[in-house]
Amino acid sequence: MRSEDLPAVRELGLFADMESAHFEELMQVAYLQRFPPQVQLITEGDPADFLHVVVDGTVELFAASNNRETTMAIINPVETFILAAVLKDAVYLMSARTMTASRILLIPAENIRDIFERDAAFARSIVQELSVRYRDMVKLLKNQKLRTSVERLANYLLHEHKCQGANGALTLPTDKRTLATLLGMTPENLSRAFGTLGPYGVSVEGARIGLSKLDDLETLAKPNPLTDDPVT
Amino acid sequence: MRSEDLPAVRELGLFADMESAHFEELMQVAYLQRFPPQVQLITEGDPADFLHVVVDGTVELFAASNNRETTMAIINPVETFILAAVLKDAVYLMSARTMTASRILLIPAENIRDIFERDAAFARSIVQELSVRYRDMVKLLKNQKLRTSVERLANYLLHEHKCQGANGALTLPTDKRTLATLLGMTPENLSRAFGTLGPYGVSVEGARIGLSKLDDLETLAKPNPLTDDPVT
DNA sequence: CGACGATTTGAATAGGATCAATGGGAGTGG
DNA sequence: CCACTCCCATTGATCCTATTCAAATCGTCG
Repeated sequence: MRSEDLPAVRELGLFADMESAHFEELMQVAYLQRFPPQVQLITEGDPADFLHVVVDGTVELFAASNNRETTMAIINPVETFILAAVLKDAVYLMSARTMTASRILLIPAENIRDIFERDAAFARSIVQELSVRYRDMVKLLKNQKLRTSVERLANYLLHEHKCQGANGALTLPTDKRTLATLLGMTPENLSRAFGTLGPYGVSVEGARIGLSKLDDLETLAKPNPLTDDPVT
Repeated sequence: MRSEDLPAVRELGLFADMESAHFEELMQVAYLQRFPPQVQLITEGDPADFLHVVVDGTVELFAASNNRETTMAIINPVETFILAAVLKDAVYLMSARTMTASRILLIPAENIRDIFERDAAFARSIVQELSVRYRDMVKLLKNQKLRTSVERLANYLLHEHKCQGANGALTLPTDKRTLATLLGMTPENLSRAFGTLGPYGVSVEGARIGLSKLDDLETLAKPNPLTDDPVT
């Protein structure tokens, strides 16, 4: 892989604390691959051969069943995905596809498992990573079961607003179609949800969203750090 | 704690492989406590002080928001819960209450974290456990986002049927009220869902459920090993 | 300019929730 | 033992939320 990308990977929480020799060992068997947009990287049900690291671009995790499909998560650089399947040596529970042109680092699953056994610091990082992922899933499930779609959108907007500088506006990072299924609704319903948020100061111009009545929006959304905040 | 319960705890996947000295170390600081039914054990937002092990009885994990409440999982003996919060030294994302009279083993969080650092086998077990829990959550979210409530009930019945011996009948392990929110619906809706499953061979007599047309029910439910089967 | 896909809007329908009322045990107290 | 009470479960009616189907609009890219 290209040496200029190594530092970014090394700084990833998962790899930051491990022994250098082990990190290099992993990087020697790993390979970095370029993908165009909309390429399916992994498929539900396939065995987990590689840990994937998104070095560049954006990846969508999704799941399908009964002719329905839903977005489970969106992965940005520099982050890994499907760690749990790799560690369990099991099949994928979700599929993945690139949303934009991307570079993905592929690390053979058995090497991950091997070094996990030998490097205590790596093991600790893996546990931290898995815990975070688990807790993220808990939050997603709470979000889905305890809120209506308008509330989910309102909280999503507040969350993005905070992440993007809290200056009264934000830009949607994905097309609305994907955002809709990420939030557990249809694209049509997302449009209408934006409509019903109009009186709460939400204005829409393409991907650019303005929030002019933050207090009103928060009253509606009732954001909850135990459901919305990252990392907590 | 009572010595007759130790073997059951020791056989738990999480503790099975660790060094004996470490296991005993944990058991010495742990204490076993008895709780009557309907006692709240932990509360969302509180710091995670203890890893909980259900030695006897049944525990419900639930979450609340906006005056709504939903069951997230039901924990049976011998299983642990809130491992991720303990490892991250973070606050609970879910609350827990006993459903029946229960005995819970409480292990101080810091001791878990301490021994995790020193015992590689324990670290491995923790990773396996976390991976399983993560994947369970993924399945729950898929179930919730990709299926209607009738489908969720149908799949739940098929799953319980298999677990209980696949002999054409099953007994609901909880009251219907709890089952309803576990499946993401209201009690009224659960009644109606049972009603609509009547033509598919589902008969209801209290907690006793008969399944007389398994093929029809499966056609409706479209069970998916990547959403329904445990452990996979 | 024209075509295509994404988004929005409208109308109809279905899926679920809520509110209200009724039936049905399990447990309690007389 | 029986009446009473309470809570759970069911049923009905209605309302609200969200999906579906259809069509119009918009923007982008060739």
